[in-house]
Amino acid sequence: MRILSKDLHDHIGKPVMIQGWLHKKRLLGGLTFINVRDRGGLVQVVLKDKNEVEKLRGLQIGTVLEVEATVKEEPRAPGGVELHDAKLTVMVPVTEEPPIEIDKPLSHKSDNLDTLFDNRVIGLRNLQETKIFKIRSELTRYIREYLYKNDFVEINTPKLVAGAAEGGAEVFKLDYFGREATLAQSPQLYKQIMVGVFERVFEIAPAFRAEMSATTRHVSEVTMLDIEMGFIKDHSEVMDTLQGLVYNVLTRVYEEHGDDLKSLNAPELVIKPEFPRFTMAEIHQMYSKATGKDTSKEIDLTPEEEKWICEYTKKELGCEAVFATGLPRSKMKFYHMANDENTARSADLLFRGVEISTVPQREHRHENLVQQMKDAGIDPNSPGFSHFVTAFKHGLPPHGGCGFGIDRLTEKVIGLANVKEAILFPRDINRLAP
RNA sequence: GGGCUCGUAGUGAAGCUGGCCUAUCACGCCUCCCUGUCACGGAGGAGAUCGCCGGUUCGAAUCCGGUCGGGCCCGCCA
Repeated sequence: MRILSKDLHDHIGKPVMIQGWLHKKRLLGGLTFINVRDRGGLVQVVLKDKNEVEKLRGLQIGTVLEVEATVKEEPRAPGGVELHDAKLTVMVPVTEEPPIEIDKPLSHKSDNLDTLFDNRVIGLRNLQETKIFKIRSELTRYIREYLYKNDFVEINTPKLVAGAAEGGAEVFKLDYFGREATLAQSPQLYKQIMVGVFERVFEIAPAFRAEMSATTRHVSEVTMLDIEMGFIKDHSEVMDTLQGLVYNVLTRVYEEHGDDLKSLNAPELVIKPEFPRFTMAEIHQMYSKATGKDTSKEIDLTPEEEKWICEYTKKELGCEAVFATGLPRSKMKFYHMANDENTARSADLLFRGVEISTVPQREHRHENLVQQMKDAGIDPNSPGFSHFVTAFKHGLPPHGGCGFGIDRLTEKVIGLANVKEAILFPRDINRLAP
């Protein structure tokens, strides 16, 4: 029976069989060390028999091996155990040398990202890269667990749609059996419709943005977490939910994967269960006072203010996540609810200097919604929107929600410089493969 | 869409105010030595028409023009 590298402690003194990839060879003459990688990690195998070593001659990193050996406790070995008296069987010989380093950290300098992604298929086997995506996987697991626990139902909505979901971002157009369709840039309308079914829903799925942007923050295919919840008093209730989620997920990933985060040079986490909340007007005032730069005429927060307020709350209040409320009504989308003449019922969640999510209440009153659609130049009877309006005609409670990119979350948690580094096979204006 | 940048072995870098470049170093690869390595160490070796095209020049990796392919910032967006 196959034993995993991480379980070898339970088999000390016993014969075991492991299977994995040759990860590293170190030939010391009469003694050879090899590392074998499986899904549990690495294990060191000691080879003294020249015939066994000879089996690996000419074989490269990536060779798939089966090893039958005895587990020995050995303080000098990484992990405290190693395999002795090994008999090797080559399951898949690899003679091609790897195109990219697999044992030492890969360059993530922006000039080298192209090489990094060109060789992604093999480069992802590099343990530093693997860590990034293990952490990403854990983040989505924590998100799911938290939301399930709070009565949310996970849904899947179509990505081939008839019209643009929310205006704003550019959409990809494609031929759909002779008709024009677009790739969904957000599940926005569908998740609101689903509030009429489950009250609380969420989705983790790709969204497609055809923006001609070439920056460290943009990709054309993003993985979005979208949340929507019904029967709320106002958007502050959604803020509470998002705050609980983000606090839980962040503290948990630092608790359970602190070592990996450290080895990836992730910044320390400074966070409290209650995130500070300021209005944008207050932030303008505080920023202007602290820096002498007058931003009182700005409507939205400037990028510098976003950085500043996160630094400020981190230092002064011990929390690098902060809500900015009072989004100006002029920046409101047609499905948002107005708060008063000047502001929308909405807040931005800022973390480590950037906006990671917008948290609005939706306009759930049919008449108001139709009016706001018309004001935005959208025909409520058009194929992309008529079904959305129908849901409201048949009763949607007050509701609100939010969404954020899993890619950017992973990037920010680890402290990566480019969102693409947090994506297995990133898609941008220049890249469609691998 | 606008601006600014970069392109040298499989990988990462140096050289780039022209000649000492027959292009340097590190990782990786090949051969040999090495019984506790873990970024193993040591000796030797192979591997690059310096993105491509053209120009200037006695001479171009180096200067100029074009071209192709990247990157970063702004706008837009998340």
